[in-house]
Amino acid sequence: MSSMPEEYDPRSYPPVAVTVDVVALTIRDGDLHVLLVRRGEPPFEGQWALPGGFVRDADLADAAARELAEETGLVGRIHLEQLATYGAPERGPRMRVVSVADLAFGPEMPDPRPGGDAAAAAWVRVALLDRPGTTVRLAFDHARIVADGLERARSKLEYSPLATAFLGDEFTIPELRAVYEAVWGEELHAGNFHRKVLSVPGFVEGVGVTTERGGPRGGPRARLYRAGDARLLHPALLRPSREEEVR
Amino acid sequence: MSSMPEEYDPRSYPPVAVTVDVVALTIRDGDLHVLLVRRGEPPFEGQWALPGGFVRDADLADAAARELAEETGLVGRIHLEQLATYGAPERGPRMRVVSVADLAFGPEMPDPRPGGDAAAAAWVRVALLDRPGTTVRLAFDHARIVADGLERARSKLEYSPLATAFLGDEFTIPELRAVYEAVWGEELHAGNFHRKVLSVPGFVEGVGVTTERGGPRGGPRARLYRAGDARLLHPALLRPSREEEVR
DNA sequence: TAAATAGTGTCTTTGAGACACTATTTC
DNA sequence: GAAATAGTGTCTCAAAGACACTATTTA
Repeated sequence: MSSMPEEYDPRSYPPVAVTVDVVALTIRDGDLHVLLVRRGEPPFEGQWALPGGFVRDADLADAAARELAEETGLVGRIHLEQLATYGAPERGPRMRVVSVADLAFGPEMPDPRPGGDAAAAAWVRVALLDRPGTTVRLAFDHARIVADGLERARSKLEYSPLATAFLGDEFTIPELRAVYEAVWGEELHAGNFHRKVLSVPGFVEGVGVTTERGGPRGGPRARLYRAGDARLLHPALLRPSREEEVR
Repeated sequence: MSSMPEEYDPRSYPPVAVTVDVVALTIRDGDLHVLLVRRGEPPFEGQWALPGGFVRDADLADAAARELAEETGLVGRIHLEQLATYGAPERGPRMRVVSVADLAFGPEMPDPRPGGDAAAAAWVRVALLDRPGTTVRLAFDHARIVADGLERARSKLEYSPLATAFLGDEFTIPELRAVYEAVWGEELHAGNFHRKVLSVPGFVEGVGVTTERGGPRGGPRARLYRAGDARLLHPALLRPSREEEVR
């Protein structure tokens, strides 16, 4: 152990700044989007980055919730969990920065207004980030953080009921399927998905009514459901294409 | 965002100390143990705590590896992953402390020598921590961190081949089963476990020889295996008793 | 009326777990 | 020889996925 100090005097240590960054995900027009801000100040001024800022007073979870609220306006109804902490020394140009990243899932929201000192804020399709020659380059190590967040989100949908966090209070099974398809990036078999969701205890509970209208291109009305009381899906809903990543 | 500062001047912020704490797990005499140190300095002087210390120079992962090496002497052969970051303001009595916790799995090791300023270091049965009226009370929020680490370890054994990190280079299927039983805290069916492990592609690969002797109380020699190249178990090895925690 | 889609039925294959059994080894 | 245990065989049941089909709705 690198010797605990006799006194808890922070000034005897190299300066450390702790920031909170949020990977906020939502689904718009059937595609998965992440919330980004355009930085209004150096370093990386003018580049896209995750919303975040220095932690001052609050608890870490509160700090993340506050960052998110400042950009989206939404407060409740958003799932927030810690993702990981990134502490590579070269992270900030000027000083040692440790960044605690959080992951958020929320239902479709209006366009964000830039909060704090961001020059702009927008929901950006995650598909635009994966591509190599894309115009959206992220500041710091935020591309890595987003990638970690996406992998966590994809895996979380397998064994937790958190897909419902992307939807409103009441939703249909096809809407829930659209969430899985957007996050996983693959099409699912409608019939099997439907039966599977209903077979998992506590995943969803029926409301008893249907939608007012059928789908925009035809089809019967769908029944409405609410999130159930399960915290874990058992058995889990596994991604179809898992074979490749095994090795 | 809580307004990014014009200058990256740490002194304009409340002092933050970043520590690294390690939940190191191993198996001794068939039981899961966690590495603890007895604190030689205030705060919480004389109490048991996780090994750890302030982060100064290195990368976060390096810092955790160094803490671990100082107590156990072992360097390679240990699996290390980030667990979570704990930042409740009341964590340290004197100042704001953010603690990055790591989780480590290693094979059976000799008794630790106290490193740094710990008064003592020991492998402690995790069963002694779960109990309410136990003598082992942990400093800070380390009881919570250990609980989170145990849950992560139990879940990690389900879908990753990391149980092999608790064993030597070569091991038998019954030894691997003993790891699962120690971490999960339940007995597994020997025959079904054996067949299951061999059926998961890339989990283990046969060495071609057997142990020199049979079990201490009789039984045939067991074949030896090495860890395979799988990074994910597919299909996974699920814990038998998952039903209770679902809600 | 044509196309789309919610929801159900059914069949096949895979995997999990229970149980039984043989072979091998130690004390 | 008695007890323990590695490893295999086999059976049953649950679950995943493919496919087919009906009913309902929109344009």
